[in-house]
Amino acid sequence: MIRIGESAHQSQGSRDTLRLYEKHGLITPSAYTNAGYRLYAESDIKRIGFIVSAKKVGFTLNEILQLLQVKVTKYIKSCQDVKEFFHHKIQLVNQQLTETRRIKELLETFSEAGCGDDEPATQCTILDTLNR
Amino acid sequence: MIRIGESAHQSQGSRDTLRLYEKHGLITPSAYTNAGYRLYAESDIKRIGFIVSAKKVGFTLNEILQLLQVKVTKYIKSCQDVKEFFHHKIQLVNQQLTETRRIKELLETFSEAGCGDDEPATQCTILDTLNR
DNA sequence: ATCAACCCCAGAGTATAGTCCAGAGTCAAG
DNA sequence: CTTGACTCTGGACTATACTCTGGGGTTGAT
Repeated sequence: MIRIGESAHQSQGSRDTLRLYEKHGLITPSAYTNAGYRLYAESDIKRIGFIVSAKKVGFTLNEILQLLQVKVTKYIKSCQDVKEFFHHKIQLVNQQLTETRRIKELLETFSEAGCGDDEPATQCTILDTLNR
Repeated sequence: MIRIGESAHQSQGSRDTLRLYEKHGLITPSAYTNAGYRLYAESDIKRIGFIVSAKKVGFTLNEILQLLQVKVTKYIKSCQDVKEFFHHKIQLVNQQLTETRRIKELLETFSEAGCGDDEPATQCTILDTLNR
């Protein structure tokens, strides 16, 4: 069980961020000391890791909360519904993948176009690629 | 040449968003009517498309501005520098790709775990996957 | 010429996700 | 038992990216 400082360090975030996630219901430390210090277990760290990853992919904190606590709403009633919910999210991630690959290709095109290596950058017309 | 409404419609955004991007120097309509109406050409639409895509991938408006107008700074002087600048961005996008694939796999794991299709969703323990 | 649909700008308001701060308490090594 | 590093809370502050409002001008088909 580690305290918030070490936990924040491991997840490359800040103490404040962890406390914010807790306030939003995304995480709950496995334990607290008598004095109220947060104590994080391995599973907490994994959960935080998931949150950090999901954020990088563009999910908002609310969406991540949805993912972490699939809420039983009038739209989600059975396990089949849950599977569909995740299926929908996976589709979003797939679109994201496509988009990311597209941008990557564009950037590579830009990077490979342009002028000779030693010419001053003011001569670079790389971005014209977009308009051609 | 189309006006802002149609342009916003094509790029799946709002008029306000396009005007905001213009204020931030990301786009400049190819022309204006005498009355000051913005007129967008094909190349403008492509540029907006790039911005929208780059945003989806997680670039901020400022980063996108950097991409669109590779500024000649004390760090970027030659075309070689420009290539390196883009190379750096491509690395970021590659990390993004890795992260996105990871999340996709996680979501697929969640989606495939869980209970029988017709059981009530309250029985679903999909998210426990993360902690096992 | 009229009128619905469109556009202008400036400024205010909103949502999201932090980040910082102050004053106070806790902990463990020496 | 002191000291320095760490933690607590609540509230204020910031950055980013919209989004809305209002009062007014423009367009183009009829």
